[in-house]
This record gives sequence, structure tokens and C-alpha cells, in this order.
Amino acid sequence: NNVAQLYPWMTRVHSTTNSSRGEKRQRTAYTRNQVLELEKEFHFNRYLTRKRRIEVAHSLMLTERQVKIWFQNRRMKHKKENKDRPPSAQSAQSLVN
Amino acid sequence: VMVLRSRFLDARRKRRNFSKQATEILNEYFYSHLANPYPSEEAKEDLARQCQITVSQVSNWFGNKRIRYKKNIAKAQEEANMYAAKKAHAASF
DNA sequence: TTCCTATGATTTACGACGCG
DNA sequence: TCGCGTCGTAAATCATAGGA
Repeated sequence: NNVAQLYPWMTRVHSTTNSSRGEKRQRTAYTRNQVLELEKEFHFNRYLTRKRRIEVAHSLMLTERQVKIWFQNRRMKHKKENKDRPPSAQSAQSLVN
Repeated sequence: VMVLRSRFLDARRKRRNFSKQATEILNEYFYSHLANPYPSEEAKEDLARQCQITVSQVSNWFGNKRIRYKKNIAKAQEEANMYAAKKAHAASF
């Protein structure tokens, strides 16, 4: 009758960053200014040096890890934009004749 | 909070729901692979072609589907049973 | 038109695995 | 062994579509 079951993928996987109970994983939304500055930095160079990462993190009140991950995500976003996107040039590929 | 976010230059605003047929195709795949609803890259490409959407959209759809299914197992199971019944019926021919 | 929920897309944050 | 890179995804949240 009820074919639906509880498969492993249906269980929570992120519950908590560490330690004890308290569930609910919070996803901090960076402020407009933080994102703006990060974008500026990204435009300047897609990869950060250890030194620059520390400076940026401190100036934006973020951890080095957050900045590192933000850049990793940003690079993936950039790649995706220039991939799924460029049907610009010539979309003519279906010319099977 | 003042979410005075950049309400401009956001592709999300031009969003359109997928066609009923596309959603049907995605749901059929999802429920026929309920034990492990993670289509391979190739499967995503097939689904994208069938549904006339991009591979990214297929990924988004599965991501949203999985999370929302977990959010309400009870409700989702009704849909699961519905697709299972539909499949069984189709197979009886 | 005014809500209100459904739905597609985007944003943080990881885990797994690669490479130097 | 470190440490940062990519890839795929989780989970939360955003923004609008759509319908009563």
C-alpha cells in the first residue's frame, strides 16, 4: 500500500556545526556591504593570497574560512554563468543537414 | 530586517513555472528513483532535453524536491503513492 | 485587487576527493 | 600531512508566480 519508505537520503545531515544538541543550522546572510566588497575583491583577482584573505576577513568581520568559501562559491558561480549561458555566439549546432 | 537587497538585476524575477508536462517527467523520475533520487549528469541531460529546460534547472528542481520532500514526509508520501500507483497501472498494459 | 502558498533560483556552508 | 582547489549538494532564504 504505502510504497514510500524512509531512505537514508531523507535524514538530516547538517544538524549542527559541532557539539551538543541544539539543532537548526543557521545560514548567515552577508550584508550588502560585505557582498559588495567581496565582489570588488573578486573582480580584482579571482584567487586570494593568504595575506589578502586575512585582510579581507578582518575588514569585513568575517572569518578566513568564510572568505575562502565565499571565493570558492563565487568561482563556481562565475563558471556556471559562462557555461549554461553562452548560447550567444552561434546556437547553430543542430544543423544535422 | 531591512532587506533592501539589490532588487534589481535579479534573474529570479523572470522566473516561470515549468510546464505541466515537464513537471510530470521530473516527478516520474523522482518517484521511480525514490530510494536514491540523485540523477547522474547524463540523466540530468536527458531530463533537461525532455523537459526543455537547462541541466542547472534540473539540478535545482531535484535539490528543491529532495529538501521539500523531507520537510513533509507525510504529504510527500501521498504523492509518492500516487506515482507508484500510476506506474503500476501503466505497467499493467 | 489582495492575500497566501507553491515553486524556481540564489546564497552560505560542508563533505568528499584531487593535487602539489 | 597540510591546505587550498573543485564538485555536488544541504538547507535556508529570496522573489515572484499563481490561484482563491
